[in-house]
Amino acid sequence: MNIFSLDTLSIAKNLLGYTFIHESVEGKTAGIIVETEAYLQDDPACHAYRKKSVRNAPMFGKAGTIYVYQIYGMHFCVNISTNQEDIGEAVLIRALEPTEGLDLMEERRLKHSKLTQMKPKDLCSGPGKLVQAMGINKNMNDWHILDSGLKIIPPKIQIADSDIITTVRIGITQGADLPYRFYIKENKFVSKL
DNA sequence: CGTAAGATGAAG
DNA sequence: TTCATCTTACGG
Repeated sequence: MNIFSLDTLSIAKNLLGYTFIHESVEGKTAGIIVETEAYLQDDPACHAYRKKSVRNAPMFGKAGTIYVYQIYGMHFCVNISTNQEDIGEAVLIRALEPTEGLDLMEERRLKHSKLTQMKPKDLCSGPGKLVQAMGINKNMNDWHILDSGLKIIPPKIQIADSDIITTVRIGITQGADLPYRFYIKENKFVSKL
């Protein structure tokens, strides 16, 4: 059964453990999704809370549509749209545990900052970081994941419910008390505890 | 139009 | 804790 047939909160939770892959011309990078957040239609923190606009349109696309937006004038975040068309919901990918192409990830990350070295932990431990490391850009906005060079592969063994921590989301002021953030227990690659 | 806030990251 | 940096949403 397809993960995208579930409701948004279930998708956000079930996406933990999936491998996120980007095959680009520069090479392949991949990592395990260890942290996600859900953004729902009736949720004041959701970009699609009020109405459909040019910016949030991909959130209203069919499940699997990529939504890339710029934040704080300098960083980008990736989401995967969920639910049926015309429902503005999505899951934000917040952190990956890098598994493949670590050298390429580091090269990309260093190019975006003034640092000269980077630990594996700093490669993808945040929404803006993983976008850099994975070579994701605004061009991919509104593409469908099947046509984007991006892939998600289910884990061999589903992450146990007892290994999933649920908390409030990071960096928002509206809907700050909603428990829509999920991460893998004791995983050191999550952005924050 | 003018402007404030924003799903962040790095440095102090 | 502060700053860098800029698009978008929203009020006037």
